[in-house]
Amino acid sequence: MSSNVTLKHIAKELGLSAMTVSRALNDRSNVSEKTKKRVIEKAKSMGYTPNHVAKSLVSSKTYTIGVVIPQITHSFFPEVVRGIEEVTNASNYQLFLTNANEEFSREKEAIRTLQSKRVDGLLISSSQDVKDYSFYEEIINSGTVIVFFDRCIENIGASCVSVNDRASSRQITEHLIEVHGYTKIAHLSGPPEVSVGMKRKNGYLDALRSHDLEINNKWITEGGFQEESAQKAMQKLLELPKDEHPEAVVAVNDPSALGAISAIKSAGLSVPDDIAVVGFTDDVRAPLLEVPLTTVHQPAYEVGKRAARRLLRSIDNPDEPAENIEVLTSLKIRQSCGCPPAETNT
Amino acid sequence: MSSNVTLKHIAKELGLSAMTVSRALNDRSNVSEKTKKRVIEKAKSMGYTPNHVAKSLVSSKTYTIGVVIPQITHSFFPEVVRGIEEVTNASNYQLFLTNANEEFSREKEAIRTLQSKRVDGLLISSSQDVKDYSFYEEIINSGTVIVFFDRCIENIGASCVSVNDRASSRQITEHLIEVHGYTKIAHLSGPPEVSVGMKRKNGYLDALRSHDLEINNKWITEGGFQEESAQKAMQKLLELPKDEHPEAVVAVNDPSALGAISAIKSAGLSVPDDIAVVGFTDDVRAPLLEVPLTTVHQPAYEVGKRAARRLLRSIDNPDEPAENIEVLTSLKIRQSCGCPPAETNT
DNA sequence: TTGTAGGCGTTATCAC
DNA sequence: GTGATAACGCCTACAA
Repeated sequence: MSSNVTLKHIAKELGLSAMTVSRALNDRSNVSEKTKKRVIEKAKSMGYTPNHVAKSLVSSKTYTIGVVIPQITHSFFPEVVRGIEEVTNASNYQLFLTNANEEFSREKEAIRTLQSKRVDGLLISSSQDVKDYSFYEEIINSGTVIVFFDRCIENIGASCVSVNDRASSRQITEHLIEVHGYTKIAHLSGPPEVSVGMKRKNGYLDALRSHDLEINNKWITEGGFQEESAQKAMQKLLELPKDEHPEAVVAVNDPSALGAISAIKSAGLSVPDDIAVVGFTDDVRAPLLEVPLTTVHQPAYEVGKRAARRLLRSIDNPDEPAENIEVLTSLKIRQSCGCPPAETNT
Repeated sequence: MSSNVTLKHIAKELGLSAMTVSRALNDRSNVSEKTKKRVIEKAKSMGYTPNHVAKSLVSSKTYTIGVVIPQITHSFFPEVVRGIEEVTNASNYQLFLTNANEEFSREKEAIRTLQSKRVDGLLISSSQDVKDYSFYEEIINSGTVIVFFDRCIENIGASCVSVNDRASSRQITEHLIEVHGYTKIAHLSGPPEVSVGMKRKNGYLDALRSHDLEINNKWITEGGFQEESAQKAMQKLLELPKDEHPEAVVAVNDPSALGAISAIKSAGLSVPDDIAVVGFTDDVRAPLLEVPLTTVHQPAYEVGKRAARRLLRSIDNPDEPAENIEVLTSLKIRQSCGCPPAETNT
């Protein structure tokens, strides 16, 4: 603990009451300019630092927000956090950051602790293995404001900031169908319990259906959100007889696409000639791959800013109804889908 | 704010005193098992959440650590934060994360706020434009424990966890000299006020001196820690007459090396044939570049864990003297230095 | 085993 | 313009 100097100490030194010192330091009108100056100087010379803990206890307001992300190493999330910070910093909030590491148990524990620390609100992107939506409902019912981002839990009264996942997934799948004429398209999905997992899968299915393509369950397999798990899932896919191999793979996100690519390479096949691959995120690594990755660009910074703004509004106005905010994506056509290199690809 | 249920409320419901309820919930020995059970059940049914704010006010302990990083987008830092969290999480601390965005003013403000929030300690990697070391001294003198990591302020009584910057920088520079025979080697430095800026520059100079190479001030230029600023600095270097161009560039970190590479490309030159480039960090992008980047691998996760462990120890034992902890690096030889591609380069 | 008093540092409220 | 009092929710210390 730091600075033990309190209002009382300053008051005693100056022969004033703690209350007057408080008023002076908070620049209230009902203090004489003279004492105000005296107090401020004394406070400085004594090395006074206001105690927000005590202030929070009185005001029931901590100027603190809990941020829970599933994977700090996935480049999408640091970028979101940067956006969040940009907004919250301007309003004098501090951020508690927790990396749940894709474990729901860890996420739950963190959220409980954050509640005990009396955060003014929570920004959450749920972990891969969420099961228990009721947990979030309890938190919301207890009066804590939540805004979800990216991986949302919907219809439980919390706002959600995400991209148009389903439409984007459909769009990139249609690119594979319409531009390249692929008909045998596989999907490495995320867990269906997670919003983006379900939505992106539905977008993929939308595209297939609208083009009357066969939906082959052998080609739809859960690979999770991480490179390693996706690599294993892709390996399994490649154990199918050669004539049942897909021509293209739609991965649920870029780490998953990277996993798929390395499985394809390990099998002695090549991207995109043997199997094309597309992702979702636009990871920093996507444009740098040997075969640059075609993917959906998610404006992570913008998602962070929107989520933070929405949360601050909810905090100031808890009765406003929840809303779903969609930020739009853009397609990044590179070479992993089979497109030729263009001049202006970044 | 959430849960308004307090010990008093539970006490009233049960016809007990708040104190007994407190004891029961904290599992103290001097409460009968019966009332303990009654209390715990009641607390659950009433949705009680302990108020850490009040607890902290009493105990002068917040179980909270402030983490200040200069750039959340530089992949090194999220990885460090992951390491920090791994350690602090196990000891039930929460992390306040602040991204100073390389601005010292922002860093100072954040640190003051964190002090007001009464963090138990601070983990700091200083911003690019630090000037005012006395600021940190004041913080330390006020009794707040600081452990610096990566970018340290030394000799002011705070511990520091970093890599062996000087030796590593010398080593990679010597690789350029000894293996490739380069004699005209430039350095894109960081600001000399920042520890790693100075140390890496000294390592570069050490290498030149020990091989009796000319130290040419035209080839030593400050490019900052970020890609854009380094790119500009490199552009300026390339405005030298062609016969005064360096054969190789030692960049202060990987973002700087990336900036240098794009300046070299823009000038119609190639890496490494016209100018070789080496970095420092081992950014996620380093192995993926068109010409994979030779660089110094920093074990970021390990740096984070060590820094966190050191801080927790300092918190529990404030009188222990500060220490400098060095984590060792390893050279990642790839192709940007002119080495041929090997089989096992990742 | 349980309860009471007092205080952590701050602020709202009412009084002078 | 300034001060006294009580309260925020909890815990230590002492008493019963």
